Amino acid sequence: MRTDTVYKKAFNRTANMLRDGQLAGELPSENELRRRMCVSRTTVRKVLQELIRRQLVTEHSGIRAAGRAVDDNDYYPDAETTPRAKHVEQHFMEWMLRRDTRPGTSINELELARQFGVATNGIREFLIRFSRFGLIEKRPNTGWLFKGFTEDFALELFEIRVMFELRSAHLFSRQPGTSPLWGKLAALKIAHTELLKRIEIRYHDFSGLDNRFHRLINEASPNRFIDDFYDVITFIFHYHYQWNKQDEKQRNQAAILEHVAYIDALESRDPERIKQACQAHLASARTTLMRSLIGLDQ
Amino acid sequence: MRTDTVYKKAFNRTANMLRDGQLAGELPSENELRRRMCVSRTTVRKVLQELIRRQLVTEHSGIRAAGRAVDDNDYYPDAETTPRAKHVEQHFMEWMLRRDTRPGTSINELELARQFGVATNGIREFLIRFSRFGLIEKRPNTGWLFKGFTEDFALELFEIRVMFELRSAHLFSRQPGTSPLWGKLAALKIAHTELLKRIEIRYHDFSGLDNRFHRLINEASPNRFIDDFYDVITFIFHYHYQWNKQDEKQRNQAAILEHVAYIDALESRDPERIKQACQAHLASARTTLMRSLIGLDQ
DNA sequence: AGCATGAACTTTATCCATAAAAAACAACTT
DNA sequence: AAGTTGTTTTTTATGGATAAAGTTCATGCT
Repeated sequence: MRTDTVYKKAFNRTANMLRDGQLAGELPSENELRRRMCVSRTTVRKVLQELIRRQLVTEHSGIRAAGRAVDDNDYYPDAETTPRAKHVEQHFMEWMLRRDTRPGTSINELELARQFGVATNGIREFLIRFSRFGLIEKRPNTGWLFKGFTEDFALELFEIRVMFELRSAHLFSRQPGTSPLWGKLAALKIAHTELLKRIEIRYHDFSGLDNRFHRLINEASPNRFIDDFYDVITFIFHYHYQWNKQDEKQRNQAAILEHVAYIDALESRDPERIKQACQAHLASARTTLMRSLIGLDQ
Repeated sequence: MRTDTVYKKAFNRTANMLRDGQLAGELPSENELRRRMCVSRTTVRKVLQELIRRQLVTEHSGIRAAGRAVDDNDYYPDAETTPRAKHVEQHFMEWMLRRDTRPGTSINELELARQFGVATNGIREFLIRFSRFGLIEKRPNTGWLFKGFTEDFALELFEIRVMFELRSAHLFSRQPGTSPLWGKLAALKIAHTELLKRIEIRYHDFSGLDNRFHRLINEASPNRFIDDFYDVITFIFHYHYQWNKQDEKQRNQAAILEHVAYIDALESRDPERIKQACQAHLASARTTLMRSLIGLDQ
């Protein structure tokens, strides 16, 4: 049966809004709520119905208003708000990066399905989606081959990344001075220096900033294939570093400094300087990844 | 139910071998046949059983040999030898390129399933696989958006293609003279000039040659992401030109000449000359595609 | 006319079932 | 011991069913 994670997530969000007082007085119309939560009206109605049943919302002659205070255990647990497909993703990435899954291992849809507690269909869809990451390969009628999260993989990934990033940085720097992206870049630079001040405790925030920065660079000259490739990178890094936290603070601190130098270079519009800064940053990112790969490898 | 296309294709192939006299005398063992046909022994046995039933093969005391002559209508029809997934692909590509499918159209899994006569599952798997081509986009819980086979698409595709090809051509030219790829390149050049002589009738053969040529260039410095991207190109071109045959002979003739110039440039190892030849060729490929796109667009 | 709610309908996400194909096991032959 | 064939088990490809979520239609209220 389809999971009701959309409903549960919407419910939790609405409960949050009630608690924050964002929904004081008469509640907005179903359509208005629908728009705010990005779900269908059907789901909004289901949420409202349950809120009323639990007296979190009252309804008198068609007028709805906040009811009793929201309690911590009114919320659905987080696990129930993620769709199956996402669970499969998480399980699989853990299976791949955490366990001793060696290059050359063959992947068995049925076995994974049993292990993750989902239907084979879900596994298969995930694997198809995942195959564009270049880590697995399908052999028809037979199964999938895990090619390994290896040094080769990292090298090939970074070769493309450098190519794309140099191209995008170059095009970024040649935008007219009137482009709004310059403003965004300046803002990002400030965010970087702010984070640097609080690095001791906030170093986790870097990955969000990293993402915003590299996506901003691409924004000046959009290309869907480059964007897609950046999705690959984001995905890989997300999971890889989630389970690989050595030196995180130090790594991020260094990366912030590199970003700042890179931003300065962009603002200078000097092609050679941009190239240097960009390459320096990516080279260090690559070294970091490679080092942690070797740790993974024994 | 799963289709038995693997069996039927294997059957047809075996029938062909019988007809060609490749299986004269005592038939090879099941294992040997298995290896030659790249299917499992289970399938081989099924084929043999049917061949015997139809007396195309005789069996006396465990010895199998060719039986009566193979007739044209011993073969299974071609349509029955392609798996469902492939049918879906063909139908979808036709739907996309042939019909007046406009950018922004939303794609309905259920409707396509009905239209193509398959289960929704198959459609969904195809769409997931196809999504890496950058022509469709998934919106969760809602459906897929067709972004259109547009001019933008072609431009973005070619921007990447040029980047990759320049990189690969450059690295190819810097291989040691002892690399076996130089020999392959020379052979390909001959194949090109041969084809040119027979261009009047054999111009269809160009696409195979084109593929071999560009894949050879990539072989000198393998990168899975570049290979994958070349798969995208191959796929797109395959279907696009399958339905768009204006000027095919002329186009291919021009492309052969460009290839030869490109090969000469590679053999000269002169970076600047390589760059020129490569760019010239890709520019003309792009123009061709763009022109046919405009035809498609009204 | 435009927006709100109610109800009906359609589509997606998900599970389950099963024949075809592959793989593993067993027994036999040379 | 290595290669055959026969048999059994496992896995993949594909169809089908259904609750959840999205969308459309109908009705009523300013």
